[in-house]
Amino acid sequence: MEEEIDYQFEARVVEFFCDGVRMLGLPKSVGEIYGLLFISQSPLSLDDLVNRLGISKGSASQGLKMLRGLGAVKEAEGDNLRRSYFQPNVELKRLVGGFIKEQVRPHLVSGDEKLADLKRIVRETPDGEGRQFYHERLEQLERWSKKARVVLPLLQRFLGR
Amino acid sequence: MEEEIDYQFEARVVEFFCDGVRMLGLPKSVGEIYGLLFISQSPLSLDDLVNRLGISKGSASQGLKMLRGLGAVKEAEGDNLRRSYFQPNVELKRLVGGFIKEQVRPHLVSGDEKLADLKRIVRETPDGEGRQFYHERLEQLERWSKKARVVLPLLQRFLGR
DNA sequence: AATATCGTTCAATTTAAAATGAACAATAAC
DNA sequence: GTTATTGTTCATTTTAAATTGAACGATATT
Repeated sequence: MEEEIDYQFEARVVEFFCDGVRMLGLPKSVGEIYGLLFISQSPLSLDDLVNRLGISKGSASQGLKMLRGLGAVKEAEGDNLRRSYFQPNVELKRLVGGFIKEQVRPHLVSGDEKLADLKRIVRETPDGEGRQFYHERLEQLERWSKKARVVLPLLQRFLGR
Repeated sequence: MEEEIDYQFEARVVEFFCDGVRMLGLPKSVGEIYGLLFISQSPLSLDDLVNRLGISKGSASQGLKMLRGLGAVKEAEGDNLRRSYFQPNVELKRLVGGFIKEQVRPHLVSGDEKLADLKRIVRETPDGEGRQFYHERLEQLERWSKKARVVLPLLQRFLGR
């Protein structure tokens, strides 16, 4: 009976994290996994996740992989020595830092590269027509990109306290 | 020939914005529309968007609707009086503000509501077992939420200069 | 060395999201 | 009042992304 309540509560928390990660554009399963780890009193193995969330081994494996990449999860000790057990990292600084590093920065970098290409195209284009206009718009984009590069470290710094 | 180059350039810019909005979890068509408006020297009508992007009227209509909702687009004058014409808003402050207001805040609000539900469940749960642990974890979540509520206005303020 | 356990990978499937386009309402033009 | 034009809506289709699960390699156990 007490367990019954526990499971319901657990399910609600898992759902909560589902919604959370969807907002960040991450797969639902990643939210489920992190959510369950977050609300578990002891570390869980891949098999635990499969059983308690009812997801496939593949999903659990890939989800854990992503969470490890984000630094959102850390290994821990568990009863079965053959298995790996996991715990959540709960410091916002670390979570946001990982997300920025893995999900945001790469996009910014490839964006900057594409922007450089566009600038080159305009530079090599003959004068007149829209050349000046295009130039100005690309400068606008550069200003955005610059702001982003400045604001992200500030954000991380702010969250680290 | 000059036009040829223009179209290629335009297409690259449109693609650039596609990638950009995908990162934000918005539909590709929204990026295409905003991108084309961004790189057009004169305001465009829904029909222009349909023709030059090769998307359906439905997509263009819905995309414009979303962009208007985000405050990323404004109406403008055009030759045809029957039609509505659109221009992009290019102030980062406005764009980010709109995004936060329309896409981020609603999620935070519903998240806070769910969090309040979870707190209530724990409060009404009998002592012992994991009650204390659950309580701590939910407090962690509240701290995150609080941080988010503080950081968003700071972000907007920072971008507004 | 044979067998069992654990975790990963990836082709196939399923699911969720976005795009389409026909029907429709609203307005303008004739 | 009839016909054209413009834009929206929404049921259907398409596309992209996530999930599955069988096959596999790696490692431990007997």
